[in-house]
Amino acid sequence: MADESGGHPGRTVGAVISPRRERTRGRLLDAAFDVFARHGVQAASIEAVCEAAGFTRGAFYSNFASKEELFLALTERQIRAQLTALEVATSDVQPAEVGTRDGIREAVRGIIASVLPDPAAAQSWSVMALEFELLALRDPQIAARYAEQQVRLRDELVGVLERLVGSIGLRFAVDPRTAVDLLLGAFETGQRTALLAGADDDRASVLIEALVDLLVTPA
Amino acid sequence: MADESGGHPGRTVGAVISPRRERTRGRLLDAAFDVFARHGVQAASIEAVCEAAGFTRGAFYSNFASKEELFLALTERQIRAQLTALEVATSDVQPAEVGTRDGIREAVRGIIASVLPDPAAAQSWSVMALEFELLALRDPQIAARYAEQQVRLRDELVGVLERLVGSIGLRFAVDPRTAVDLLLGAFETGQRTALLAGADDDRASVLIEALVDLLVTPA
DNA sequence: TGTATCCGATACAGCAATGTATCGTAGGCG
DNA sequence: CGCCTACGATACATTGCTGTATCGGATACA
Repeated sequence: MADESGGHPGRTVGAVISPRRERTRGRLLDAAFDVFARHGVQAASIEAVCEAAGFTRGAFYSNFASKEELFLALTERQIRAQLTALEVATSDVQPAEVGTRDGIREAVRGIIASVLPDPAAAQSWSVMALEFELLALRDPQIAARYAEQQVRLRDELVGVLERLVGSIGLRFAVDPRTAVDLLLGAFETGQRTALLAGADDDRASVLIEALVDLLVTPA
Repeated sequence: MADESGGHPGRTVGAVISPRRERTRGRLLDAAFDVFARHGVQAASIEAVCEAAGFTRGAFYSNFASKEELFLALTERQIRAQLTALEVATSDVQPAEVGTRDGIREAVRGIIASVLPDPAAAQSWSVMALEFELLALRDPQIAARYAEQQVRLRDELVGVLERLVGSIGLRFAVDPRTAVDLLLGAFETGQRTALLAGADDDRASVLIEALVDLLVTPA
């Protein structure tokens, strides 16, 4: 608590983070993603994460103060990846291709989907998102962090989607922020439903398409 | 695994469950709800649950074989309560009172809200729902159980809402099942957002009202 | 009131994970 | 090429939880 220098628990006092250290942290984060997804953040032992990463706990405690801190570093990396993916997906869409109503549906779904990257990893990803929400529901400090990330992401999405829809002379039937919340909610719900039902009937796409039809109207 | 008689781990072989036993189980379930909500299912020790219930672990192992079984009993109790609450909420609504568009919004929101009972316990409830989803995402057996409960609840909701909307000469703009999925998704998302943002700005209501306006159209 | 049985308490052995203190070495710098 | 520091490995003490085996008191029934 008396350490205000940025949060490294290790003995590093100087400013720079060595490349070696960076690699170690990366491997620990990768391993943590797998292990947390498989066993749950709380159930996963630090030991298990280290083993999966090919280290011993010595490495861990040299890089992170606690499992919680490791998890937060992980979410930080995730949100960065999401925002980057969003940018890429946005730049991929050519307004010219979005003329039809089908085009709009497809484009919006693509944009939304871009923030939930690889479908193969959808399961792990959903799990991590849920774990994050759970921790946040219990710990106000984590809640603040979670809220901040959500706001960043949603603001970004509001901008992107409004621009996209507007560029072809349409608009949202409701407050854009509400529209985004509805879309994201529908997507997450649909995805989880599909995952839990076992069947990959892509409930998410169904919901998104229905919603887009309802939400997007002539200006 | 060789026990097909219903699942009591204790020494009870006879058919009847004594009142005493029933009370003990009830207190254990109440305590489990609190402790699980506060610390998480995985992080919570059996010991902690017993202490909260005013028992020792002897009582626990006499009633449940494992923490997982306790949790499943808890969800079973919850779903029953939800379905009951839903019936009550439905019978409370008089079609005559739903004539206006505001009336519809209010009625639908009420119905939806009835399956997420006490707002004071909303936090704990959300936590438990998330925990359940997480366990289901990892364990196919639990997933099946989860899916079954969800289907029960949603089918019920589809029936109720379709009847409600139809009774005043309106209809859903999309497949009713899709409508229900969207509504529930919006509700959960909104509620969690509000909980995590700290502010009780009742985002859920905003989303629900917007959705109802979009979903409910003249027949 | 006496008795049999059910059920929760107690005691115990064992384990897995944690955090720290210390050590050895790899890698960057002169 | 050799030193020195950063960094990860190792060893150790501690802790809290688990599950079982056994015991004693409460409860129901005659």
